[in-house]
Amino acid sequence: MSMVLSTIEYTSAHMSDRRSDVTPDGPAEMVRLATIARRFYLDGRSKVEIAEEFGLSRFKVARDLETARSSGIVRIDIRLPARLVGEQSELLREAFGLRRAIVVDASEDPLETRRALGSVAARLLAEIVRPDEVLGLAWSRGLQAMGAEMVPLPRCTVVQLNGVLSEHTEAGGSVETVRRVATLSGGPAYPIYAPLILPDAATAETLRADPGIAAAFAHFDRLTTAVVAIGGWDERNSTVYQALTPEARERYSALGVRAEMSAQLFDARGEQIRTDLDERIISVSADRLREVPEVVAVAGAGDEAKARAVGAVLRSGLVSTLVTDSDVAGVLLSEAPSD
Amino acid sequence: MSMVLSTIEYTSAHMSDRRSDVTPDGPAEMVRLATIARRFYLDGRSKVEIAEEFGLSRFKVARDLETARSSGIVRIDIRLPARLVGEQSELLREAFGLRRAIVVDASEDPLETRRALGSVAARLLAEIVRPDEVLGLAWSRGLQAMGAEMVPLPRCTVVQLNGVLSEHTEAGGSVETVRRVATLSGGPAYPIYAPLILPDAATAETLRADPGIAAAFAHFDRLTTAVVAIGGWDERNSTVYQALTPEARERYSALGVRAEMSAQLFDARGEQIRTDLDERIISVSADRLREVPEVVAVAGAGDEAKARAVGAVLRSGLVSTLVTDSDVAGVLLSEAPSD
DNA sequence: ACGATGGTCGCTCATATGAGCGACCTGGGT
DNA sequence: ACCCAGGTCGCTCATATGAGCGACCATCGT
Repeated sequence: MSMVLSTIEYTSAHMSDRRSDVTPDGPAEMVRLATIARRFYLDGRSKVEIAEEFGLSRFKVARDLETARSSGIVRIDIRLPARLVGEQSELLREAFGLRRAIVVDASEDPLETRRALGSVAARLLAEIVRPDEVLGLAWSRGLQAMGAEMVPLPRCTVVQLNGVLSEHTEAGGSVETVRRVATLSGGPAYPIYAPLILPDAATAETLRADPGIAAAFAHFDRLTTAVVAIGGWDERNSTVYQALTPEARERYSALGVRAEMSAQLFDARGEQIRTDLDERIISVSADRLREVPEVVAVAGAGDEAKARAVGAVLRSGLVSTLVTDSDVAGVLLSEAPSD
Repeated sequence: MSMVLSTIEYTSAHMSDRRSDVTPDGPAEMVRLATIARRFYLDGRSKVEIAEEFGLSRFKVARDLETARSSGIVRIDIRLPARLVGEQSELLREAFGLRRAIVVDASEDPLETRRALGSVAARLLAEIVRPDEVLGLAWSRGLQAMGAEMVPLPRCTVVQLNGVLSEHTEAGGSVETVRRVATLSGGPAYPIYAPLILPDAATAETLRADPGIAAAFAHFDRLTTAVVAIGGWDERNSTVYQALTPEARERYSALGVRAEMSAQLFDARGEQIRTDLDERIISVSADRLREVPEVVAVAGAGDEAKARAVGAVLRSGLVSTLVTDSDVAGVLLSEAPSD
């Protein structure tokens, strides 16, 4: 694992509740406390053993260790590889009732943040995917980064979850990602060669009958893990929004859309907003996703609107695992500690 | 206490004995371990509670914490105020069978080191001296520094342990130190206005009869705490050596002298070397000191010869508490882990 | 397909530990 | 000299924890 360097991110400063900073009186006492603390925390001796060694009662040893903790002689840090932020992860997990939340330290550079998200998401997949699973991949710039950072995976079936947005195909869209992941896993790939959004429902219907596309769709009800992206609802935070006509944008906005996931729309409370758009897309449906045991959302590298979009989709209950960055996490945690 | 800033000096890196660096596989696992570790080490929950919260067995929690420790997610440092070196203190204490050892970080500048030693020794006295004790003070540049750094002390009797060396009185010799400490403690002072070394035994004998000097000597058998210095046996490391004639130096050197304490001489094994010098000095005797419950030696800010001198005196068993610097400690610990 | 092998799991039982308590010092204030 | 307040100590007893073990499970070579 290449996530090497570490940072302190949380310190024992609390827990000074019960016995607030007792400072030992002099150097001899400090050295004595340090010695006992070393025996206990570093050498792994029991308090009873230490008590015998120093001719103290075990209670005294316990109190000494307590004093050493609260006076700062003993310092306990919970660190994580530099890019991971443990505390926000936990708070986020609890606040939104997620199975897992993984927060990556946001970089100044959004591209760098997106790369970090992709890298962590890739390793997460390697960690949670079991052999012979059916893995579904949606598309976003973030998931594209995940494809680039992909690491070897257990053998599994890889299915594309939705069509592509033409203006982004050059950079290597979801089709390439699906192929790449399948290659790294050694399993079959089911890409979807079709646009995400079509002019009308009929065309979409027709395309779904295409043998290749149907083959992908056929796997949707056997998905065990799905990786999806969350888009906002404005020019900057959503590739779907960008792809719509001004008229369509306006029409959907009027319904209170805040977030988009695989071209399906959600309001601030996480309720899905059904529109004609739903008929015009080539994508796994949100309802279908709801049946997938593990839905990983990768979303970050955006502004506050993006963060609120993430919150909206989380409230839908569709997502079991979130991978995001510390900026988004900060907004989510400050806004509404809901749920 | 003004010893504020802290440094890391020892880390949990060991204890990787039983379960050598197990690295958790992926980001999700790392975040999970960090969460559990935070609950346990920082929030003070029991393993049983944590097991219930996360739906694990308490054994699993214990193993997780073990993994978090050995993988470096949990880091425990034993720190001490920057100037104190805990590990050497402990090793020194054990190696020489001392009641206490306090090692001060050596500075580049010997004067600064001496000041630090003095400061720590002063605080040590404040810590260990009980009201109404009889406190004896010898003389050295180190103890002079202690006088300068002296902090308020419980009320006690302060007795000078030996005469002064004329060439050093200008700087404020032991007489001033005794007076200063007595003032800070609010107790009586018994200074000795006499030279440490006299030309012959008769003169020394006569001086001991002087009422002021006799008053000080009268307290020697009631001493409860004595603070002494340790000198080497060469031009650089001993003010006593400096005070002797070349002939005397040569004569004593031939007997294997390695260390000097209050003008009493010791060989490398810590055996006292009796000479005519013993009769020519105005000082508490080493034998008398042996009866004192607490003998604190303050010695440092010197070279390897000085360190060996300290080792010699420690081997005599006269000293119960040592205050020294990390350079001296390093030499002592590398040379002979004796005793 | 099969057995060997290394790893993980949760159990039992002996031990270590924490919470709370009364006994005992200790340092002022009257 | 006395007493009170605050602090420290080590006790009891209920609980948490560790060591060691067999059951189970996955992975691999044949």
